[in-house]
Amino acid sequence: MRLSRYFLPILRETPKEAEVVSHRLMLRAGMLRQEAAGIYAFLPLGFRVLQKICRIVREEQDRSGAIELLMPTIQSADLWRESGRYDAYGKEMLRITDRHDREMLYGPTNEEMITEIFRAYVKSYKDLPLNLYHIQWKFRDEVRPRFGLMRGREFLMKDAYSFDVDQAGARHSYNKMFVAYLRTFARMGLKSIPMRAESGPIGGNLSHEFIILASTGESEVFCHKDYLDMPVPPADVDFDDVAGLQRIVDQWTSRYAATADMHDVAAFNDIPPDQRVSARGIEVGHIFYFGTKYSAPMKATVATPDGREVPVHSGSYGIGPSRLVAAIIEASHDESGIIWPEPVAPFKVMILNLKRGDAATDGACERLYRDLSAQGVETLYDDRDERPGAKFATADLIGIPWQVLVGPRGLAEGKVEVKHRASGRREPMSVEAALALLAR
RNA sequence: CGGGGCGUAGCGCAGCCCGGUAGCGCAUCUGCUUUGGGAGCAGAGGGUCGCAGGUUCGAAUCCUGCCGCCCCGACCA
Repeated sequence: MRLSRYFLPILRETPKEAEVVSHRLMLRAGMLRQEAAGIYAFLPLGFRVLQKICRIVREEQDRSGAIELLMPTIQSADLWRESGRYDAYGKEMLRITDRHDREMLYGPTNEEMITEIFRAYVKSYKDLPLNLYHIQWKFRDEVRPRFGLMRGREFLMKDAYSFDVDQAGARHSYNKMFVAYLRTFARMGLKSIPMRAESGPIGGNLSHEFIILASTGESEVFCHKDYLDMPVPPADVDFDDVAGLQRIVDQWTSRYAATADMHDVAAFNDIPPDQRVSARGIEVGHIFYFGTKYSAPMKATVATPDGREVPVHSGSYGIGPSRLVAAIIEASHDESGIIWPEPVAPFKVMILNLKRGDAATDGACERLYRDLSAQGVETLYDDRDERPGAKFATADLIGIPWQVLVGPRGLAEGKVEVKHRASGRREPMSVEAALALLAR
């Protein structure tokens, strides 16, 4: 992409409404535009990151055996009356009336709807286990939206729903998601720590929050140091291996880890002082087992092998991709701007033409741009008529992992400079060497 | 929902107390000079001063109501 033809509205100054770093940087980097309190438009650069995140989420959901579908944002109030949540869910639910005075709502979550879909088709234990997920916009009318994307009212959510004939099966489904989540966040360059969680208004008794550590995190968290380098399950982990998955989950729940509201000071103090981690964190995922909470009232039943009809055992599993965009920035930035982990970066490489109009410089840039693009490397070419300083500042701000600085000074020696955003390391090399390095 | 604050050009702000018809920096446009860490000079365009009412000869400024946004707290799959 040529920057001169792209839509990247960089802000030199920070809009005053933005206080948290991710919000500030997203606005300045031209990723995001606020349209109302807690409601945002993703501009092209932000949208690319969101899509990268969604792709990783999808790949790991699919790998675990979950199946993607897409449910609507608008739901019928009647559906929610079946579970009893229409009255229970307070003002956070955005209620809408259509032209025929039918009561509708903008979904804050989809347990009722997925249960309705399930019960319409699935009647036998032979069709289980089943895990259906979608990635869809949700709306929760928070009293006080804040922190930009971190706590918006409209947000993108991946929510998966598992169905099993009994609790043991549900436990395995839960473990699949647990392992998929460990992999998902690790692939985004994040250290996530599963923490035992309150199950909240959803109910149930088996629940973990996945927290990533960031100094600017929203809440205080406490955990054992061992979590910082526990091995993440490999890509070829066998999701059908019940005992194997249980071992992974057991390992990842073997140490102390809790958010402030679940914190057990005595248990934490049993950890040797040098092994204690007290930090700030951001919740990026939450998984629940809630048994028959919805299947029983909504009559989602299946036949067992011995011919009985039983309500299915379910769990739900959320990840917030839009929140993750912000969370990743909270966890990965410096004074100059964002530092994207490569797997979620909007572009992998940014070429900085330091002297547009200089034949050698233009030529080297064009060659780099064409060859990298031809090899499928996502490349942003800063071909604007700007001074070098402005280009450096822009590149650092938007945080593309690799910058190639091309100017007459280096080219006189036959070199361009490759800068690694995360480490700040710069290395002069030939155009060929840069291509070889970056096309890997 | 309680407390605090803000709304003046795309962004950041001054002007408001003490009423006289709007200004600064950045950004934008034009020209010239410049070109390895957010350039310089000269010129230009851009504003129903959040909205509505009121007071006044006259309101960005004073009064009333409303709307929007932010921060702290409570709240929070």
